[in-house]
Amino acid sequence: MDQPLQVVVPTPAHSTIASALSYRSELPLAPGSLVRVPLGRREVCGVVWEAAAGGGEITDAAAIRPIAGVLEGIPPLSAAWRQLVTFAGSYYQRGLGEVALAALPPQLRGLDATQLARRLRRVRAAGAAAKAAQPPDLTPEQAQALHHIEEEPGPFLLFGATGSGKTEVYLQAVQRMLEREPQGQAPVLVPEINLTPQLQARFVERFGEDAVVALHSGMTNPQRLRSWLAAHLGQARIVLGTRMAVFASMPRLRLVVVDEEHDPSYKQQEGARYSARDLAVYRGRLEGAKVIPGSATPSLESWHACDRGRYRCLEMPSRIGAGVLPAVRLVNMNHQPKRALFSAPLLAAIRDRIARGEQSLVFLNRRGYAPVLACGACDWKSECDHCSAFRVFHKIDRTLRCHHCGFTERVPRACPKCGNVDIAPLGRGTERLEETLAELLADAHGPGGRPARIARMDADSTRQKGALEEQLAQVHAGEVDVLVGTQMVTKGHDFRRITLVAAVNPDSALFSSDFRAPERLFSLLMQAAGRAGRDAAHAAASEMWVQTGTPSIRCSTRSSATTSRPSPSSSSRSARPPPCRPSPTRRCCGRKRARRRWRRSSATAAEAAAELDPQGMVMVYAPVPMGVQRVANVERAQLLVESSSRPALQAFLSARQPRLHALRPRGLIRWAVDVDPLVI
DNA sequence: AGCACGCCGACT
DNA sequence: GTCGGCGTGCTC
Repeated sequence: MDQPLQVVVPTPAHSTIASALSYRSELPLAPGSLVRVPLGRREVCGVVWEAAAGGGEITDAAAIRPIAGVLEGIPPLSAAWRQLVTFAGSYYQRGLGEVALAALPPQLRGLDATQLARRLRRVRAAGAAAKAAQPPDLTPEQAQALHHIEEEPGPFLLFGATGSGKTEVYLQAVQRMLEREPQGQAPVLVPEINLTPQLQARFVERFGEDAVVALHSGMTNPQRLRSWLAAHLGQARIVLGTRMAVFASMPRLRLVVVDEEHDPSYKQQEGARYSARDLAVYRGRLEGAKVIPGSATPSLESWHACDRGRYRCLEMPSRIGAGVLPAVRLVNMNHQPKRALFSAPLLAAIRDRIARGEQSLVFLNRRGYAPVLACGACDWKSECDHCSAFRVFHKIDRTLRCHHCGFTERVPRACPKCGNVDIAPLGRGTERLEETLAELLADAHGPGGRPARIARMDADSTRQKGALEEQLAQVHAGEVDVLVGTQMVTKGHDFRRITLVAAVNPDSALFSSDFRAPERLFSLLMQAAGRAGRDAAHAAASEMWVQTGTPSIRCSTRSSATTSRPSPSSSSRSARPPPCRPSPTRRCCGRKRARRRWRRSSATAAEAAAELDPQGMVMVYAPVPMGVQRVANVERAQLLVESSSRPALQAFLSARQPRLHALRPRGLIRWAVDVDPLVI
């Protein structure tokens, strides 16, 4: 008699299959086993789940099909892993199978038994014990932080200034864990792939090549499978990766590090919209592992968690070496000539650095030449045909490019509307900044009388494979005097020779309805500032310049630089409570005539709220168009659902999902639930 | 999501 | 007469 089996399969949220499907197998299989099963006409990979989670009542016993095969040699995924997936699925309102399969390496599906066996053999052969190199001495602050991590349960918010040596604390926390338990494992999460090489180098240097594996979306499928297997088989001690690494299968997980925990890229923005930082904390609690989120500019949520005693805050305000953050120089742009891009004192300071052979970094968070191209005679502007946004002028290849949908055209010679040839760029991006700076510094000379060298680094200049590494190498080698860049350059790079960082036009980031905009800007500025003076010899002379016409930036930046406690956090904490009230959003996309339906949708949502939530604990707001209303000809709107009670909210959303499925609107309309959205 | 089935326009 | 467009429906 065949064994009944509950199997979760990759069915997206749009599907009506909510949970596990029933199959049968000749041999009993433990929950967590990986299987191949028939689904409709195709064969998919699935995970055996406990019967309880299935609930899939079999109406017709004959409808149960046998599984197609087992992925031999792969140990079952642990109960803790399945619990993590179950939690993520229900919390973020997505199907179990979708979350489970998205967390597994895609190549698992494509391999036959022999290929898989070979991979497994190779990974098992590579395994070796971690050999820890001699760690450097700790500063008193680092030692203190580490002491708390050793003695207390956590989670710990490691609040350390840029350059305070957070990485060393992570390294030694991992090292001590491994001393206690040589077979222990630790995921180390980082926000983006371009941070990984440097951090990976430090972990490899400390623990050896075989102990560390990487896991991020930039890897090829075979590489990802290899890393995943190394973690799953317990060979890898450290898994260094982006948000996806929070789902890595690690049978002996003992410690979780979340570096730069405030970084928005920890929030997945499609599929299951999870927060890797929040899941890391959940997973740590689940598996009895300590969790260390760290940042120089912690998120509002983390401050709130500290205030409520949920995180232990460990402060490391001092920088290693000269021990000072760069001096902050504020230029009130209201006192500068109108339309001046660089104030005279900033320009003089940059010239000064060039003359001394030091480097400057000019930060502007907007790529391209100009964000808009406009006609001087009529009201034409470079709008995108498919999105409610302007296309950005890229002078380098004379194109207008939409940064939302990618729609690209050559720049018209004359205004497409009135034929006027006088069309001009409005505003400035990094390309134009680089150009302007080249003009302004044409007569500037470095040591020995050589002309100043200006370089630009942004998503455009680093698109080609290897370009990022090459540009970084140039900067490190001192072949660049002034580096112009977007936020890309503010993250993690250890530029030793930069002694001046300037934010030329940060104010524009504040013209947004996003309540997190000031916070995010502050974080960017702090990180940018952290690029300066990383070399002890120059630290005392390094400066962070902020040109601004907005008083709030002025005072927040000033106070934070002197007190090290980021005052914008504390001030916005008091001014505006963090989103402690759970506030999921239903994002709704549809084609042009979808708007009427949004209104109807909100009406039904309000009715549903009245019905599903008689105590009135859930608040449903009217739908509003999203920041960019139309992207690639899809109209977008969102509807906010809010409650002070997390359970009431979860119950409402769960009850609401099947109703939405049942609505079956005609025409193309899609929706997604985003729990704890980053932007409201 | 895939991948079928199914019913109406331009081609060998 | 067929190839093929994507509208609707199902997957244990």
